[in-house]
Amino acid sequence: MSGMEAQMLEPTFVVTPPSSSHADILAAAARCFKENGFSATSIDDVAHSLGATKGRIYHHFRSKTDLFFAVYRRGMEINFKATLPQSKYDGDAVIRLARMGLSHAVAMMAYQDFQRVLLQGVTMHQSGSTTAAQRETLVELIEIRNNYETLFRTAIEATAKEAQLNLNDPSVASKSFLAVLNSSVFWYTPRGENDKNEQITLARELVTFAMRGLGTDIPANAHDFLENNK
Amino acid sequence: MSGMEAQMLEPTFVVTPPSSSHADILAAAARCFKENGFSATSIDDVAHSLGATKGRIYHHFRSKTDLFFAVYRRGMEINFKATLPQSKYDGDAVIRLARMGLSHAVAMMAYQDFQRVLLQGVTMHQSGSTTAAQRETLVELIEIRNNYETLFRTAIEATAKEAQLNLNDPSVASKSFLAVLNSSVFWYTPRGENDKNEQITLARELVTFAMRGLGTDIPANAHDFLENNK
DNA sequence: TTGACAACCTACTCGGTAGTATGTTTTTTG
DNA sequence: CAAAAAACATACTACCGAGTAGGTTGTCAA
Repeated sequence: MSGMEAQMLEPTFVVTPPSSSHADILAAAARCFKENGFSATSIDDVAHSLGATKGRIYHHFRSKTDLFFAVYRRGMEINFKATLPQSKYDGDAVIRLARMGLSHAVAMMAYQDFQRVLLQGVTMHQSGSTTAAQRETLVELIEIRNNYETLFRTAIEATAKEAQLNLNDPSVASKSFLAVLNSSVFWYTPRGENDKNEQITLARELVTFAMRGLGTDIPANAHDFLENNK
Repeated sequence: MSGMEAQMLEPTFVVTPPSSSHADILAAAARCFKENGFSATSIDDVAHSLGATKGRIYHHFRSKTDLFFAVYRRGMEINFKATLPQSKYDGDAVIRLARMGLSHAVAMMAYQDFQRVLLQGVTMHQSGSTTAAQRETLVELIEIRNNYETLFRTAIEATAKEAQLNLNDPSVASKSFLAVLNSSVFWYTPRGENDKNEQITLARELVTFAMRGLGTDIPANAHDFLENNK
């Protein structure tokens, strides 16, 4: 809470799981939250999906809410790790944006469990959050998410300036852009066979749609950086 | 359950609230479900938001799940009522699609509570649904939703044919198209002042984005039919 | 007027769940 | 190797919330 706001865009906030068990719990929780939602999943559910009991979870997390927040944090961490490097590409703004979109879209499908939690978190806002500390973490998480969206918004505005697009409302444009890329969480489910390629193909289609929505086109060489991932 | 599949696109399934109290409960439930989600909302919450008690609700609905389903049904009813007429416009496919999009987008903002429930319903799928009858209603509701999406998909494919667009994957295109129009539920909140106009403006921007995503443009006269609503 | 029924309310039961307190086992540290 | 601490498991408690049973009030028809 010192001067971390300035570096918020850098992966300073990263809370990479200390132990492996910690990470396992996060993954299991994400799976459960994804399938049944936050309040419909019991701690016992998460524990059982690990072949363990409550004790193990409460040894690592204070409360169910804190567990949720940790999953949320991890989700944002994944997204930043995927997108931040692309956001630093200092060539054409169009290419930069396309790369960011592709990375985000792929991460969206590759880490569905966590991404679903992110969407839930947006909705879950001012409902419960009993503790004062929890409210505090909540606004922090929201801020992180805002920073992430700002990443896209600035890239979009740069693209608009570069390509002479006139966006009536840049905010709405950003929201729409991300809505397209995020949409896969609602209908895509990995089939386990040729996942990576399938995801890249879909990501390309989504980004194409989103870029066209802005009024421009996805550059031909924008997805080069993805190939060597395979 | 006889031959209603053939007429599914017609508002045959409409279950307009018998009593006014019934409708009030639906509205209140939609509000609660929107704010806290399904399983985080108690029947007492809904009752209390009506200044009543559980008894009133259980007199009209068998269970909490049935109440949710009723809200879902009402939501779909709203959407069909808004979009179906536009889907019958027999001029250019582009105009038809644009009109459908505008109607849908406006309905999305004007009936936020119910629309949020629709999105939850998509996710809520095969989780609980204890009763066999409930599972049955669930597949029926999913079918209704599929029919609604098909409405858009056929309109999109007609537009693509008419305007010589080549959509790699019409399915993905449809999903993206609707994702943009639906996105407002995540960030838009009516301010109560000049709502109707604001919503129309936003809807126009969203449809513009979505149509461009497909590779075409929103016709200038597409939104004529909206003006006389004011 | 009286019955009958709809539209509620009140007061309960009871299963499920978050959280805790207290063991038990394994690992680490000195 | 002993002791301490970490990493769990077990066995509780306390509460909340879905569903129910039975009572109460109004309305309407005969």
